[in-house]
Amino acid sequence: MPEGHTLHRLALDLSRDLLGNVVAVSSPQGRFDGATRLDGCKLTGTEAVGKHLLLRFGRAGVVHIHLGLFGRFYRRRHPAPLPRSTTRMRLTVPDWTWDLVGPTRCELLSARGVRALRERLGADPLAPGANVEAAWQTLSRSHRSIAAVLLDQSVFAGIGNVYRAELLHLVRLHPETPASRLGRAKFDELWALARQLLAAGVREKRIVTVPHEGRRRVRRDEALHVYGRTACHTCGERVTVTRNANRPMYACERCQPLDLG
DNA sequence: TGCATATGAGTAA
DNA sequence: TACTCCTATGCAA
Repeated sequence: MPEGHTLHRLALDLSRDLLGNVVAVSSPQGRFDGATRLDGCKLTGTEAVGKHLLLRFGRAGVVHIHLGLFGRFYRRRHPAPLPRSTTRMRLTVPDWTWDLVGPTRCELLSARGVRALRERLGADPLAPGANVEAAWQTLSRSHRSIAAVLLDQSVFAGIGNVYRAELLHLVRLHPETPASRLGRAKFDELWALARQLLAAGVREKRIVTVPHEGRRRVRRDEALHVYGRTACHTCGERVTVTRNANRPMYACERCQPLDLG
């Protein structure tokens, strides 16, 4: 699940359940030392930055969470079941318990640590004041492929492997197109689409890039154009799976021809 | 029971 | 480029 939309959604949901509450914080697994310090403090803010989540506990500190590939939050209505042995952090308020399992990172961060995190992250399509110009400058001077640049969190924060494949398909760019050949118009198209699709992901709580009507629940194999598919949803051509930036890269060679002209 | 798999990313070489 | 960490799940044996 965890691309940028997941974290932004979590920031909203956690805020709805916990904001302004005194929170019982614990680490059943024992691997989050910060729990002791935060236990009994009030949650004063939640924020997602790319694929990172920040939970503010006033002066007590900020929890920085990165879910990685496996991390998950579980929301439990009371009475909550006993935590698993793998529960890194448990947050409890009178009505709800939220359990965090399997994150790559769950740590207490100083103000300086938070600044450093922001500085190493690029433009988040879901952030209102995202620095689009910086992303454009980096991208237009890059010698790497557009697919590699899209996954680089210091350029675009929040785009993951699914969104990368779907975005490139929708703007009809071959993954190996050198980033520097995009041109501003194509970049703007990509950015606008990223904002639109990530926002849809926050609303729907999952990645859906194929347009659909109303509230009808889209079947999993109908939600995406190329990612994880054998046939292109757009034209039916066989989807190719290559590797780019050490991750599987799904594309349709017919819809996304390599254009070096 | 054990293995492969997954939407991530840091580090060593 | 390869290896490492983090966990749950589904399927084969």
